Amino acid sequence: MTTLDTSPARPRHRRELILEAAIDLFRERGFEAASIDDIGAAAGITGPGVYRHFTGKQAILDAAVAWGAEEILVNSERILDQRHSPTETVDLLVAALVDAVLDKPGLVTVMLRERRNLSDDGRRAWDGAVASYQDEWIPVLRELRPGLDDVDARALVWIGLGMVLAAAQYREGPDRERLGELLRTMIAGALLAPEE
Amino acid sequence: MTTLDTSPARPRHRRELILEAAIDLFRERGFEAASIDDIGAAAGITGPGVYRHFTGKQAILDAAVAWGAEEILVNSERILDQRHSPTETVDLLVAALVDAVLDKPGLVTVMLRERRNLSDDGRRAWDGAVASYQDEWIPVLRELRPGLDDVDARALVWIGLGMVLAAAQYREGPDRERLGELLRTMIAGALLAPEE
DNA sequence: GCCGAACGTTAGTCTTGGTTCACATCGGCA
DNA sequence: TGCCGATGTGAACCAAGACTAACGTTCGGC
Repeated sequence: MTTLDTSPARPRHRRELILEAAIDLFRERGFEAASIDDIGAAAGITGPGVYRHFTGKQAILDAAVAWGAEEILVNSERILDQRHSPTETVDLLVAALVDAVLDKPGLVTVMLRERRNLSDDGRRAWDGAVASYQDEWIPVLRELRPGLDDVDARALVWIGLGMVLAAAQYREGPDRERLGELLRTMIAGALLAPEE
Repeated sequence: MTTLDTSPARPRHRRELILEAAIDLFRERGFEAASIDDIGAAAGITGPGVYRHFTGKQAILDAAVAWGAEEILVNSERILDQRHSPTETVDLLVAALVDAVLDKPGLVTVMLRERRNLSDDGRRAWDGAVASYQDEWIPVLRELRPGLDDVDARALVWIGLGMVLAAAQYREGPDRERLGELLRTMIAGALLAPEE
């Protein structure tokens, strides 16, 4: 306890600590209701200390969202590179998305809920990332559902993300495992359901 | 222009004007970013004038959400009373929900996005309304999908509401008509998709 | 026509919270 | 050891905005 102190007064990764603390607080209370003092305290320092690592509260959100967007985009590109059949690709993309929510529900919640609080640059970047993500889905969806055009397909993807957000926010429900199953079948069902 | 003035200095329904203005602003900017002065201005009066009609900003949100919850619950109860077959019931409930989003996207957005900003009483009431709504769906869903338990069914309904929220927030996409079609098939597909 | 209540307005009040500042302190490195 | 930049801290600054107070004005009913 004394010699093997694993939490020194000044950990070297304070920036990451702040980021994680902020994501949790943003998720719990929303961006505006999470104060810099709270964030600092949750990361083991006082409020003003946060400014040694980020230029402002908004910058924390920008960083969090940029990080999350990067993760999801990279992941889905990796899947697309493997060139499976369309149905397999859908399953893999859906599974990746669901894994992301179950793994990092806070980050996913913040990404999908706090767009309005991003800086102008951050918002542009986020919008671009969403558009890229939709772009990846478009050919897959349109192959399986010839009745869709690009605009339709984009809407489908967006609404799929809405399901993901809802799942990330649903705390008291089924356990992680079960929620994952349900969510996978729901998203696939929603994206592939034929119009009557 | 002078004798047939249709917009008198003091309309009799100021309260409704405020409510509608607030819903729009809450949707556009979020609850905290919409100031009382903005809301008043959008309703044709100054900020403090709002306090003649509501006890505070939170009370406006409470009223809006309570109103929306009432609408949706009453509507779905009416459908259930008609005692159709389960599949027909699902179609009708889904259609009612989609109509609600297309008709009042602002209200739906606010209801589903601003729970955290409700008063304690308002939040309790809202949670109760959501629970009631889920209750209405449970027997229908479980009849069509015997593999589900109550907890699962509740999660399904919640995630369905997430789709609705996403659609309400999606501004640039397909036109109203088309979005409605897509949304109906997506929700039905998500709720009824069999687990593999 | 008159009166009281309802409705609005302008000018504060007061709290909250993001940000800055001036001052330690820690830790690696010559 | 002694120095310097990176980190933190407490105190203060400042703007925003919810709400209140004091003071007209309008309107419906008598």
